[in-house]
Amino acid sequence: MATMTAAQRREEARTEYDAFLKGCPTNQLLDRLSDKWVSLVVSALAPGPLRYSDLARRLAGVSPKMLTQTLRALERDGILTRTVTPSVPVRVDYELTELGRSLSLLLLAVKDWAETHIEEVWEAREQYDAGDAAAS
Amino acid sequence: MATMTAAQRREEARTEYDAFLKGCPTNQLLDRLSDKWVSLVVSALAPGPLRYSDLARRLAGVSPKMLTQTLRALERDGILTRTVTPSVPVRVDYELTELGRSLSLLLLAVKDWAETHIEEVWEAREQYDAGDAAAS
DNA sequence: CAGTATCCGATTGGATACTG
DNA sequence: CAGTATCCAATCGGATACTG
Repeated sequence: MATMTAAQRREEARTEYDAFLKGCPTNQLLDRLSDKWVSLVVSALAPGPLRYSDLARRLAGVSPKMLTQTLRALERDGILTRTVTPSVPVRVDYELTELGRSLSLLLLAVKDWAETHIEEVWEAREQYDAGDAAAS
Repeated sequence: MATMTAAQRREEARTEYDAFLKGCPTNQLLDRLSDKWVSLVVSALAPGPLRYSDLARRLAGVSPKMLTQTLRALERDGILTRTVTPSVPVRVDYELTELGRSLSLLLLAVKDWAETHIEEVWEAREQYDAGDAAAS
């Protein structure tokens, strides 16, 4: 049992690691923010509630599949509420919860950082690309 | 030209939208943070510089491919520096730049938010799952 | 030690069509 | 209007093997 391949050792490490990540709040949140549509939905809803079709229009080009998937996940996490008005035709409104509004503030912080530092990133890229070519 | 299918209209919207997103700093940053390994590498390097193999050990289970890919991207963006010491065998150190340390502060803010609110998210999930089952 | 190159399985997400 | 269900193409990322 002392003989374990590198792959086996990595596999084991990865398993433990994943388990650790699953329980890590920061990683869970990053997973959410990572989702392209999540941040857009939250931002879109920040000013106030919207209907399903309004959201579809706001998030240009989103497929119904992804929109529904995203909304369900956010509803489950308590980020937003889904309100059905049983008129004809039905009307469904989505609105940020207190938690959701709190999250939108964090997104604002991300936005601030991005706007403050994006220039540096662009400059760094130019330099990297230029230097890379010159180094050959 | 008045006749355009729904798919075509969505496609056009998506194209413009993508172009918009490409130029949006916030979205660029979220794209970065979205990468599972990026935040981990930045966090790992926050205390101080590390060698390639040290990073590989710290980020349990990462494949050389992903590690290199992540490091290259972060180097290009000016988040970290790559220093080669031409000894035998070669030694390569990775260290956060000023920009990288600034980013690590943002990650800390994310961490704070996550730790503060993750309980609410968990509760919301339990309620959602329970309520969902009861509603059937 | 610090990667690079290739293959390939798994996941993602868009298109499309249909339903209450 | 507000979704659901299915199919499928593309992308991602891990395993593996090889190099300076």
